[in-house]
Amino acid sequence: MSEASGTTSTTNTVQRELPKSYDPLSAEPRWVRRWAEEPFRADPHSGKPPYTIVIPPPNVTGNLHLGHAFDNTLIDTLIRWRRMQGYEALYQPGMDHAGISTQVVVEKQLREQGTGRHELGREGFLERVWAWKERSGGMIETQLERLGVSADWSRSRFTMDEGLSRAVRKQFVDLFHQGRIYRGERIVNWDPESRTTLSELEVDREDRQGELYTLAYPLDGGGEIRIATVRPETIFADQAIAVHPDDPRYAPFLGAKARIPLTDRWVPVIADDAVEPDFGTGALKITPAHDPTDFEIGERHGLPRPSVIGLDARLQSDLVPEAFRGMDRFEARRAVVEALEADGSLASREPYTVPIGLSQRTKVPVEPILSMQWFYDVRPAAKRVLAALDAGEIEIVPERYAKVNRDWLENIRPWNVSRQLWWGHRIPAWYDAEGNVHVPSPDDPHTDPTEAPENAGKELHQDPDVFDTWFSSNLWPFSTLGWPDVDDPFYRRFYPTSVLVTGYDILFFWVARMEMSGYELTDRAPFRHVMLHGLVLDAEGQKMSKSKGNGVDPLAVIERSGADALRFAMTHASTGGQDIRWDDRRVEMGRTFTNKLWNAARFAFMNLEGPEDPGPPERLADRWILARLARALDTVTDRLEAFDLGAANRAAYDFVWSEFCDWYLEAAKPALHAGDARTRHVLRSTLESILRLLHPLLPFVTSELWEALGHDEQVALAAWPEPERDGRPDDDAEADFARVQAAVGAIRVLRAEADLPPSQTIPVHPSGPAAELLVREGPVVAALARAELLGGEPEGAALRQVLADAELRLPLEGLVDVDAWRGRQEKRLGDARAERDKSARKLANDKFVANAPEAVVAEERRRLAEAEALIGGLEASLAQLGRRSSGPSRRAWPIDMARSVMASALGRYQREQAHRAPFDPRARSSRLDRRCPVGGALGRLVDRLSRKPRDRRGVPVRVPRRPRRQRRVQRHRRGLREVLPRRDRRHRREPADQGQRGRAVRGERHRVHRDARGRGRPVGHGQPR
RNA sequence: GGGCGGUUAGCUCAGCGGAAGAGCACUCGCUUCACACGCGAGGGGUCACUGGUUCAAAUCCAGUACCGCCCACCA
Repeated sequence: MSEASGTTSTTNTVQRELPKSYDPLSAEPRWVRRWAEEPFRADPHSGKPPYTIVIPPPNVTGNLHLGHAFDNTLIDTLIRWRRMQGYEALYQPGMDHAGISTQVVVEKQLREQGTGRHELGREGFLERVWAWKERSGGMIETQLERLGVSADWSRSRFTMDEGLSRAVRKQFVDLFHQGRIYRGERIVNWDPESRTTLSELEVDREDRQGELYTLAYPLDGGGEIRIATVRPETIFADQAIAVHPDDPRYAPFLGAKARIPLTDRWVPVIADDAVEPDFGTGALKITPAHDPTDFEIGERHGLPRPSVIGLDARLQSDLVPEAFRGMDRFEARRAVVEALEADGSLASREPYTVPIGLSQRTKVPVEPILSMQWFYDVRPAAKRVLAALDAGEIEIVPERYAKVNRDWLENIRPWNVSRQLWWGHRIPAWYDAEGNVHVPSPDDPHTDPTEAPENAGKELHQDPDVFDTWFSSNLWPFSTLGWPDVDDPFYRRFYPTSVLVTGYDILFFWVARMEMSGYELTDRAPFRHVMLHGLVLDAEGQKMSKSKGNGVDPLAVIERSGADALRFAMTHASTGGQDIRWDDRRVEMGRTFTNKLWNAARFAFMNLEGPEDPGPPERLADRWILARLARALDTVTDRLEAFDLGAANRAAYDFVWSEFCDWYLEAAKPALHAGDARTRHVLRSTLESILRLLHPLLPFVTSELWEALGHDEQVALAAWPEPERDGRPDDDAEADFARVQAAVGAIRVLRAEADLPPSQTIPVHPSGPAAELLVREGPVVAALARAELLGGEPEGAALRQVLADAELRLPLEGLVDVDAWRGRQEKRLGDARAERDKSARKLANDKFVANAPEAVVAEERRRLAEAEALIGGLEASLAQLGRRSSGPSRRAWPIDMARSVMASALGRYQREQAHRAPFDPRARSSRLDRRCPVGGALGRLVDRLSRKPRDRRGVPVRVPRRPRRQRRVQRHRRGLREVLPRRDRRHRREPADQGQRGRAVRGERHRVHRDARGRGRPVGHGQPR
């Protein structure tokens, strides 16, 4: 784009002087508005390859939580990336009516208003729910927009929209006529609180402390038979006693009759394989109406199945002795046990851990009851999905979930799809006076049977129940795209979807059911890939939940640090479906990164005045950064393709910060100051590539900067950068620049070790094979290391830094602590010798040379040579330094010990202090404030000891490390770790609110900072054009 | 009962066959003309444990311990 003259773009950048730091809170809302006004519309006729992701529909009345933020960040990152790659990307948004949870919430509101759903009646109640939906309904979408989600909002769907309701009806009617959905009386999970049935998935298993009772049933032939039960209150519904057919103990009693205690009823002793002879007494009471196993046994033996527990979970029926009727099930248990005891029928009772089913929603123990419900036999569909999975039609990442998915499908049972709720899709089944079922014809599923001519004059009433919520969300990938209208252009173009992104916690609820309905109704997999991510846990590693109140509000995070920072935290933590423990520091990383990027761009803007030359770059730094860019682009794209967003994030972060900012911007300064038009172009093009590369991860700041760069079209619509086109692979440049980096590093060490002020330019004499290169790159080295590279030999004594292919000498000038320097070099020499020995040993091993790949062996040889060169240089360097002077170092020993002890005490104090009360971080140098228990004179002592140790003359001294002491301390720590249970350790070290406090402290500082710089300065960005 | 994940620097986590990494925290030095939300230099790890495979193991295999999650109709 940039011409040699380059004046077009430079004019703009001159005008836009950016503020010194990035303020996401002023920039982001502008883009939120823009993307709301010009949504990312997907066009089914564009001819571009489609790329589709459907949102996991949030509850229509819900609020954004971190789970949503996670889903949507990942999805939007993929969508933005693919869009830039040239796909017609559709992010299909929408919401779920979430039957039971919404109804529960609205009922609660009604209760608070002193009324209830039965008072309002069905219609009145539904009006209230719809009204509430209208009011609070779109909230979550607004919140998603604030996250920067680039969905096609014009296509938002709701599971109870007309179109989607048609899809639900079509599903029911077709499957009914295929005999796959039927009505029947089965044992179902009853939630006595919300008064509806639940599917298996909506029941949580939990172990409760209870009792196992052994009851004696008298036999008609005399004697008794003993059975074990945890639910004595159900004995009144007993229909038999069952034993294992091969159990010799009970063989004589088969066919006998046993009397149910507290009653006159006699039931037969029967044999059934399902009985476990080793459990309890080996005999089992059969209560078909109140236990699934018993139901099956009862069915095999044709037993009647009377029920003694009502929908209110109270005992009822004539079978129940009058004394217990009307009692709550748990109350009844106590009373029955008491009566059994009095009666002498209770042979024994012992403490026992009882597995109990709890309603996920209401936490009330569910009651297995016998009830007439609608069932969907999903087994054939599951079989089909299993075959498709075998054929590789759906790939799940991480792969380990494929097995979980399979296992569930293999053991699936019919799904109870009817719910005794009002909020939901009403079941399109009608009953006449004779009890016949009328369901719409498959040819015309949308006409009610009441309209059908053959039913004229009949009195039909519709089933009062509604469908399970998941009976509509299982259609989501195609119902949102127009199905059952198979000619809908969106359905034709964007279905099947590309990838489904969601948390593994709804693998069964949602993902598996979509797989089944996809094959069942559209004959295809609804998605090619499934990307399952982990759960967001709180800082203690516990699941976040409303009841625990340990949730983090994503909007609060956005308000504080910006949506980019939150998104950064989410993608950064996305690795291999692992759960992520919430950690504010990840958000902080994102925030500082956006600021870093902002300032890198700011620097670029300051240096982009003037012509640009897009010709091939000649300067080493320019060639180097383009080579590194090519690699980064390659890696990031590769990681995105593998759904490894965490690695993509890290690769981009490292490249931008550690290479572009830390090295390139510094290395480019001399050329830029000299007005080099090619470097200027490399700077611009690299920055632009970076903005495009980062856009899916940080959509806001990149949009802002891209615009500031003078582009009319937003970066979201720019092309994804390509390694070959936007970068420029160049191995030689990488190798040479690595030499420069090594030299710069060495000079920096020289400076630090020699205690020379950073502001002072130091003279350095290079020699060796790389010397020529270094001299040629002299200005770059100077910019990076503040050193002047000189030819010839230094006069007098010099410090030497020895590198693999160069040696650097710094004239001593009497400023240097020679002993410290020597210690340092001796350490390096020791390391180098160890490395040499290690390599030599490896290479002396014939098996290694014979078996290891050629490249590995060659690398080992290179290392050996390098180590030897290093050793030679270091030995010469040390010889030149002369012998160690005797003196202060030994005296410094005790002081060093004291420093160490006090410093660790101080560190502990600070850690504790950090979560107790915010202290002023600006007072960094006087960290020992008045609150410090070791303050005052002692504090001053620590402060003094904490400084670099000096001898009597005030000259810094080198002190020996504490070799043994330290190791012992570590061993002690490790010991502690083993003794203490994990959780205790955590609590000891990191009280819950530590992160919060730390944040408050930092926030404080930022505010101060912003106030200080904001005064009187015009806002250079954030204004609409 | 079955299955899965985790155990790596003080903290939160990457890495998952070729010489231990990041961010934060810590130490020292810097208002160096993009950035103190920063720059430079450092310290800190028998990669839970025990065996095995391999020329080579944090990484693969077997087992142990602890933490966590999912599934499961022995009443």
